[in-house]
Amino acid sequence: MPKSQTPTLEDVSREAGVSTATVSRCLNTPNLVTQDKRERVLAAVQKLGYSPNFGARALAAKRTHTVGAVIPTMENAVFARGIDAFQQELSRHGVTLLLACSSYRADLENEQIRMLTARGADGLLLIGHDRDAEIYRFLTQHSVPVLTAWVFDIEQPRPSIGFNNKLAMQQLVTVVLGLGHRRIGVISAHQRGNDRARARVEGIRAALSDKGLSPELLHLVEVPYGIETGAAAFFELMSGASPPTVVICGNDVLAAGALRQARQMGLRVPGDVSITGFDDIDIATLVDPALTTVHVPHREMGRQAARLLIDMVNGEADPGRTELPTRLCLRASLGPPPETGV
Amino acid sequence: MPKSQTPTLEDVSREAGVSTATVSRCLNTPNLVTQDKRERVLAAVQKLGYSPNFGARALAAKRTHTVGAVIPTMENAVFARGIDAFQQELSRHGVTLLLACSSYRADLENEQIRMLTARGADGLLLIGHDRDAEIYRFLTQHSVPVLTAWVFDIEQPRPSIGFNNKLAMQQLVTVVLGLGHRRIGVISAHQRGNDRARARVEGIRAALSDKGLSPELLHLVEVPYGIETGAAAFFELMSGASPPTVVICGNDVLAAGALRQARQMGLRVPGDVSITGFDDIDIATLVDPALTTVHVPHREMGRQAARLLIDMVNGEADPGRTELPTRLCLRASLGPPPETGV
DNA sequence: TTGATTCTTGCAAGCGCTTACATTTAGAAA
DNA sequence: TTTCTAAATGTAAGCGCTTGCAAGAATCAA
Repeated sequence: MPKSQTPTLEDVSREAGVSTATVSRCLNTPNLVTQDKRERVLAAVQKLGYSPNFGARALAAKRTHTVGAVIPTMENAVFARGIDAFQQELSRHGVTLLLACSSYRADLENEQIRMLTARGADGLLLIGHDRDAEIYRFLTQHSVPVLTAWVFDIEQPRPSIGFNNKLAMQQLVTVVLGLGHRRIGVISAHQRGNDRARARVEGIRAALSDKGLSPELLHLVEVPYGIETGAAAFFELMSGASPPTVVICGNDVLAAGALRQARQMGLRVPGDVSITGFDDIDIATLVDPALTTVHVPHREMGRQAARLLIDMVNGEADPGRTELPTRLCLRASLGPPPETGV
Repeated sequence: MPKSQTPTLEDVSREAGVSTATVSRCLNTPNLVTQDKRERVLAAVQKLGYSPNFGARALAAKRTHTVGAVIPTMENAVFARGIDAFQQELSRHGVTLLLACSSYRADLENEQIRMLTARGADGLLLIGHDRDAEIYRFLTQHSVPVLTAWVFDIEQPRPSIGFNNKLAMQQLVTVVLGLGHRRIGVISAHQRGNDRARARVEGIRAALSDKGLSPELLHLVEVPYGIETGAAAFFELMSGASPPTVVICGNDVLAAGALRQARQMGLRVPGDVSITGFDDIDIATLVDPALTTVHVPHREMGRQAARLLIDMVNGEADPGRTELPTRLCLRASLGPPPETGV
């Protein structure tokens, strides 16, 4: 008389007439088992509809085949896209994703990291390096491998995969300056706790200083991520005494907001003012004029991140830093500054 | 001499001078333990930096405090937004999200469902009802509670939360017909295996039949989700002998693609052709002209879905079907049909 | 003071699986 | 055939936690 509940390893072993050890080996290291036993076991597994108990497995093997990721929010298409690819690749390797969102809040992020660790995540994917030393200590103590994504920063020794935000922005702004722009508005995400945003602003500064221009030319506004906030920031920038001739945005969403606001204010883009973005997400080509921006291979990064993290979990050597290429996308939203005076 | 590894319940019990049972109770049912012991234990937990082993806990308690969700893709802003809210609400209740994406493939979805079940998900969130009977049998057998989201369908008895796709679309199209449109193009996601898409198309048909119009007036094209596919479909529709005066799109992304294509073909919207979307995601108001669409409360749905699923997992009664309201958003992309001949 | 009742607490039996080690079996060499 | 080696299998000891049960402590009524 079979037990009513879901079948266990023992049920399978009884059905197949072998020991539980053999069944376990069939499932985990099939090449250590002879053909005929393997077939008997597999048949029994089929017949009983057996599937191994996750908790027991994790407990005995000290591996969960699960990795965690903490991202700011899925509402940001950039992360949605990268994590989608990340998950697909993990899944291809039999690894499951535990996902948490921090809403750009450091305290929440710490909590999520601890939680994922407690849940037995074999490894963690985190965004950016900005984080309390304490939480890194915690992760080290629990010996959870961590891969940092979306950034490439030569000064950070941690394993990471991403792109050089600073350099990419620097290249973009160099083009902008080359067109003759000198009054420059910047709409950035909050830089505190966000090294991607910070690097992008640094890139702008670097481009200026390359040309021997003063960083005084910048008018910087920091706002939370969003279309509305981008629009509001644009309004603020353009309402000043001598409004900028170009507004550099830290990402495409802010730029889209700026663009919408420009339309509403009756400003022609790029006739009256140029606008640039960063990321090259879908909306960059949906808006009119299309956004000049920096293309970033988010999906590819997610995919590679999955492979790297799996290797790390499997105890392979520190993969170091991986840099992915970005590409300038020059589109209609950027033009020369309007003719002034004379 | 303490063991080098992460502390266990036993370490805590030793440190606090109580039994492991007491420690366990402190953590799970603190009101069964006296104040002073509780304090001693908590202090020991702090000191050792203890956090319970997930596998062991799952094994002993037969609960993982984890729920799974399978969505088609995170790249669809609609799901990204809903799941973001879902996860936040879960997290508020100490529940973790296991996330998987099916890429709109039924076989992959089945696989993911089995995998999440094997991982010990206490409950599952699935999108839409279209699914093999076999997989439902599997879920019943494993007694995993399932909540179906993004649909409200009176004919499906399963617990669900969503909106009436058919009715919402019917209302929209009724307005469209009221403007005088009679040649109607439809760009829909593939209907097979996607009851949301199917319901929306049914809504269009219903609106026609309400007015006593023949469904022959429809020219329907089915394409995969995406901007490019929407653009291509629009091109196809407008290249026919008598092109439609309005193109109804199954979602905003397809509509955005259509709009872009219209611009490229030199067609004025809504002067030459009207375009409508569905979902009211961000891009609806970013594009020019702004999209007439149906607003759907995705975040709210995600939040409520989390609460419902948690209740289900906790053994509360079948919550039945929950319907969320939608709202018509009439914007510039819809206008009367162009004057033709006389 | 005593017995009954209610709280606290500890003991110890699992939960279902993996894996080190022991044992058996098969195959190769002599 | 015998002996040695290697491969296949079984035995059983945990992995760290929860929880039923029972014992001990505390409270209360009589």
